[in-house]
Amino acid sequence: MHGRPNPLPREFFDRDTIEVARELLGKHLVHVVAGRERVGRIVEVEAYLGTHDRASHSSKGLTPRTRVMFGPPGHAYVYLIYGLYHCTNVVTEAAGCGAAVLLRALEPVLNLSGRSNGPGLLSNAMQIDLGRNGADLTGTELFVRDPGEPAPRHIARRPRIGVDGAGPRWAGRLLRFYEKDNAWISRR
DNA sequence: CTCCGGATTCGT
DNA sequence: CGAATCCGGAGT
Repeated sequence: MHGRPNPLPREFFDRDTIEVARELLGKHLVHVVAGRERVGRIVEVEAYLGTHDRASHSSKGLTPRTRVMFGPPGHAYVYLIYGLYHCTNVVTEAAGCGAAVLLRALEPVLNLSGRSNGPGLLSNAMQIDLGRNGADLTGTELFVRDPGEPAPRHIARRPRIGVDGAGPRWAGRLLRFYEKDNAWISRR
């Protein structure tokens, strides 16, 4: 039932963040919990471009929380939001850039617990919490896998969600990407 | 040390 | 539209 892990290599993440964001759509996120794979097909993401992106945590500089964002690509950046939910990101580009892609929604594939349409719900369904912050995505516990299916045909671009505080210039940028007409998107 | 607000979600 | 719930980051 389990294939071999087969994670995407670090080079996949060591590229332009918008490119990585778009190419993550259709890939499978895999988390092995108690020897059992939880798998979801990535259908919605947001790009956070780096220190110059006012909506990105990294725009505040290197702090204990953003340490992972400023590290090498291909690691998980997980943080607690509103004291209630976790958000799961993948770090992109070279160390020092502070760039990442937020995973916003999954189409259930295997063993997800509950809804996965929204960053907090996604993390719950995949059982990802702060214990996974900094996890190496080229390992065998938490990783991204190419399902070997055709990439999504129609990718929609919209402004990111919940970043109005970054000002109109950054909040207006079309850095949210999702598979058009997919039923598991967090919002229209 | 205190204080404020957040890349969310749910119920009213 | 407000509550839930807690920590990071900034200021004293």
